[in-house]
Amino acid sequence: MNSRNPAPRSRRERPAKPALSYEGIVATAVGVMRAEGLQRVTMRRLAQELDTGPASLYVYVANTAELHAAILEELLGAVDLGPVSAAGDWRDRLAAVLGSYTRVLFEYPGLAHSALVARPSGPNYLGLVEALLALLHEGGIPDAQAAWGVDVLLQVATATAAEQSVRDRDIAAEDEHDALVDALRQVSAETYPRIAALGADLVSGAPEQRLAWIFRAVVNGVQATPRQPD
Amino acid sequence: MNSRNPAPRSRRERPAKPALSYEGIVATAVGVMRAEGLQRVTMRRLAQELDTGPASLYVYVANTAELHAAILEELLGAVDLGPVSAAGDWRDRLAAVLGSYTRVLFEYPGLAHSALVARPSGPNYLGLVEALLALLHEGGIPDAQAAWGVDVLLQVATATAAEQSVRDRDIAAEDEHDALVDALRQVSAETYPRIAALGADLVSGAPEQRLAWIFRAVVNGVQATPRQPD
DNA sequence: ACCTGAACACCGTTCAAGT
DNA sequence: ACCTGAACACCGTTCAAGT
Repeated sequence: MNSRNPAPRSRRERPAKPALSYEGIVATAVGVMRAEGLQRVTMRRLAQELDTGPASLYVYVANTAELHAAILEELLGAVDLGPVSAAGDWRDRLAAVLGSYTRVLFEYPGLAHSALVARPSGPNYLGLVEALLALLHEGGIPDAQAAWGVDVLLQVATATAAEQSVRDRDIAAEDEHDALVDALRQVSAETYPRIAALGADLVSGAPEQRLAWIFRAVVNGVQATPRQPD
Repeated sequence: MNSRNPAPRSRRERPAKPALSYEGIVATAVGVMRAEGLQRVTMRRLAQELDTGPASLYVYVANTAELHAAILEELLGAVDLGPVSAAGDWRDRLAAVLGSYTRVLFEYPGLAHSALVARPSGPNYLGLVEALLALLHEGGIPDAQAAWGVDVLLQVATATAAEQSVRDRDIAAEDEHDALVDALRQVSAETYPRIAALGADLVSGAPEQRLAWIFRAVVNGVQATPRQPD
């Protein structure tokens, strides 16, 4: 027994409190998120789960935002990037990857919302970016356009997932959305002629259909829009 | 003096506490936001400002999200929708309206972030949607595409403003971004060939340039992408 | 109907003090 | 170096009671 490694407690006592570590904290955070949603992943809640005080976590994590980014990076591991070598149309495969990303975000309440601001920089996030860039490259999109386009694609996917998922779990958000739908329907044709003309079409369509169209439209735009117009 | 209208206090006393009202609450909220940012617009802070307890506000406002949506709707009044009758290319005018929207969001810390989830349905928001639809109509974009496209345009504008504005005021967010930039630069060319090939271009460009390109690309995509492909 | 005090159930973060 | 207790400075929301 050396003094660096304190004597293990007798087996009889309840499970030894494991030493804190970045990995352990993130794993616990993911667990709490799966069970209770991201809004419950707080420094205090995590400290409680790890049987310590919140101050102890600050040795490993700088702040709550960093913690949320770490969770996102971790869960991004579940995104299906598709087979490494080509099979099928690159557009379809691009849509599939983005669809998988959206579904992962959608699966966990609050995750999409956090993805809107968090900037992970781990291997799972980089892998996703790489996969999208490879597909755009395969489609012959010029590099300069692909570089900026990948951001837009992730942005619309994330924003759509956030919007949809907040509406699904939050009654207040649903009410707000219903108010908007109502407002759009009852609008005066004199003041808002185009809204009145388009009517229900403004909020029509199943989320998946809308999102599929959005992906196609953005890809087409990225493809057709040079970076230095003259 | 009637009993419905309690006797006014003598002029000598400090300014009479004005009666609460939805408008008064929203106006105070906008004031606090201008002075201290949206993160300070809390039920408790507002109650303090209005010289009452937080519970009193719940007579007029259902929850904090509704309050934030009301602030957004109010500040959207500052968006420049351009002249009513045509002058200049519709694409340029569309970009100008979206640019003005982005600048308004950007002006107030936290506002863009709230716009990502809030769904206002007041006249200022409707006016913005109407203006964008009118310009897309003028450009000959089919109604079905314009109806869904306007959402995408507002989404990318909002998400870009949120990203940029969070980075400008939040040191932690800036660190996170720097970590990402570093990670992108130092990536292994074997594991992430496309990221390595594109390198700095992934994060290049002034925000305005990027955003201007994004608007052009999305408009082009919306224009070129029919809703029912076969 | 409107307003309030008080309470319930939480937050993030810092810091001096301990091991 | 790592961990902790305690504190500081806050949150949203509800509800019984008052006017």
